Amino acid sequence: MTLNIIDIAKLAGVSKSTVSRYLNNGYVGAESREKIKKVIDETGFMPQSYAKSLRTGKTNLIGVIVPKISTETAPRVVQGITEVLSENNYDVLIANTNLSVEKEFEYLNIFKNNQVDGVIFMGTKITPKHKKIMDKLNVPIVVVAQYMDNYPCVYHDDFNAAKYMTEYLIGKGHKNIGFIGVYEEDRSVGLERENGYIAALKENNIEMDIENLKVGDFSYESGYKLANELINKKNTPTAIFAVTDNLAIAAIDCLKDKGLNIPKDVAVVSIGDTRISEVVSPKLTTIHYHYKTSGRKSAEIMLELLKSSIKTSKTIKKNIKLSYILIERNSA
Amino acid sequence: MTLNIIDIAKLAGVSKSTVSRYLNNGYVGAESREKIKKVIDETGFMPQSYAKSLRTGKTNLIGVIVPKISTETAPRVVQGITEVLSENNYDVLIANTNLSVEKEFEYLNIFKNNQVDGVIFMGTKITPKHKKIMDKLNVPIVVVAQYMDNYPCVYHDDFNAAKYMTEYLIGKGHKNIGFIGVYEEDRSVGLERENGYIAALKENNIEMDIENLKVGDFSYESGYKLANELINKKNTPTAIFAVTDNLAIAAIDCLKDKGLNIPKDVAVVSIGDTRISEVVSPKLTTIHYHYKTSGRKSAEIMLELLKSSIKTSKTIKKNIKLSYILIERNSA
DNA sequence: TTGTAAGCGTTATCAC
DNA sequence: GTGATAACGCTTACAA
Repeated sequence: MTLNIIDIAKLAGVSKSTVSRYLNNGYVGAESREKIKKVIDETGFMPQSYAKSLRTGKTNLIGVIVPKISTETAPRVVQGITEVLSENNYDVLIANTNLSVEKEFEYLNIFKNNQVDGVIFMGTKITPKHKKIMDKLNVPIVVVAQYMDNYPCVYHDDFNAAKYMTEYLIGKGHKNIGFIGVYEEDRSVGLERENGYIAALKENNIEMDIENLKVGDFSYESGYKLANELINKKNTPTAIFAVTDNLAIAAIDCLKDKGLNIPKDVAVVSIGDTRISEVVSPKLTTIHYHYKTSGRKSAEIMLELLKSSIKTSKTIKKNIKLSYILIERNSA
Repeated sequence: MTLNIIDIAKLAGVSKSTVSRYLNNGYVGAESREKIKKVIDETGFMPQSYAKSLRTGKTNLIGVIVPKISTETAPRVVQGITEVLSENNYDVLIANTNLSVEKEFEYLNIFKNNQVDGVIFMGTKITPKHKKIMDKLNVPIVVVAQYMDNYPCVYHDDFNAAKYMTEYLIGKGHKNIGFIGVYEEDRSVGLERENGYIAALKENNIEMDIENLKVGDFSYESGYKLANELINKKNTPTAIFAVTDNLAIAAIDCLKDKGLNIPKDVAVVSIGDTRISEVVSPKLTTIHYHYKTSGRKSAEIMLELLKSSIKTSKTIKKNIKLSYILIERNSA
């Protein structure tokens, strides 16, 4: 019922190889070309991609594993990925793991040997088991939004962004700076940003008050609670650096609830530049990351790997560290 | 180099048909089963999906066409879709059209006869050309976030949501209500919401001031400009209903710039319940839509269609109109 | 420049 | 319960 290449060949009065050639390389005589074109235009024929894949071993599909699609950052990365991939005739297979590490393993395994020509992995953390599975994959992998040894990756410069932001605060005269972070298992947001904060203090010869360093999770509640601890300690900080906009919003709410003025009494800054950061009052001074660009870059690396017909990207140490922009608004 | 079913068969000392049966229905004797299981566990073998597709004519892939993945609503819908589909062993092929209608046509055509077992279409508007292409598709289609004749669809009750919100304002004593809308080509946000507003006034015997009805586009700038027009007209409205949170935020900013108090001088409400609506000051009274649910529902309908092995969903008039919740906050 | 034929890895039919 | 074997629709040597 649905046409195949043989039907087209018959209708055009040529052999199926000629039609195939027309569809691909295009080593076809003028009149055959004409006849085939006509038939294809009339019928709207499109070759079945899986039959083609079976023969060629390529699927023209790139698997993209995302931790959770319904966030603000993941879609931006995916946006970048789809933009460059679709320009290059690749389609994107989305695997939404919903923050389940098990699902990450599962999808990596599904993509193994199979189904896709390459995998772009956007995870929250990378464990030894991740590495083990990835090492067995025989399609190229690119890691995005996360640093990883031995694999090509594109990520954001969390350490320096946090350091820079802390120095910005120091430059404004703050010496007593509270920090609201998250657990260190999250390398980018947890570990790197905390290290950046610590490094800035150290380099500026500011002794760190250990009470100023608070760590929780990503929730609004955590941000509020930690901000509260910060202002109730003996030396209330004059500035608070929260590692995400969401945590900063929570801190702002907490400060407001206590009757504190921002930024006069306490300055608040963060990293993210999400939509809410420009709507909250006062508008948040924050750091912008180039998420869409990271998506684009990771796709570009993938295309390169694909072109060089590399079967695995293990030990390819190409990695791109993207920079950041400080967005100065009214909260500091 | 990468194993196939024949290799597994040899290793297990059975025929490939037996291995295939093991992989599928499972009509296999105990000892064969045991041997095969062992080999597969050791090798981590997974059958190539495209070879399977070639034979069975099924891909276990659902194409999802989204207007733009880097927004707040689309990912929520996709979230719902991926949740139910992945539970049912389907993968999702994302086609991000970036608001290009041409791309929508292109992807619909790519999906034609091909590549996917079904298409979930999330478009902004549906033209006759859309219909024409869809009619030719021979896989089932489900339309999400948009009403469409003759195709199964799940959408949000824009008309009644807007009517309800307007009535809420009326209930608060407002009679002079400004409206900030968008062009009617967007059926859901433009046409339906405007009609809901008009219907509420009519039913409550409030004569509509045509100057109160402003229409622009989705941009912040448009919202600001129209709000400005509204407060500069002779009878400044006591309330403004903007059709999206973003437009409402713009209106709020405009009112604040003019020194007006919200909600005392002018109330502001909208539809969306996006993240910014709970962060802006005052917090926005708005309407929540069940986007994730609409994604889930559309996926469920798709699964049903797939099960009934229907080749096209044309003329299947199943449609689901989802309800809404008024979120009462501080702006009205 | 074109056609013939083999083969990609699976499932389904049928006979044993 | 199991194993040959044909078939799915395409690409690609190779021959003509």
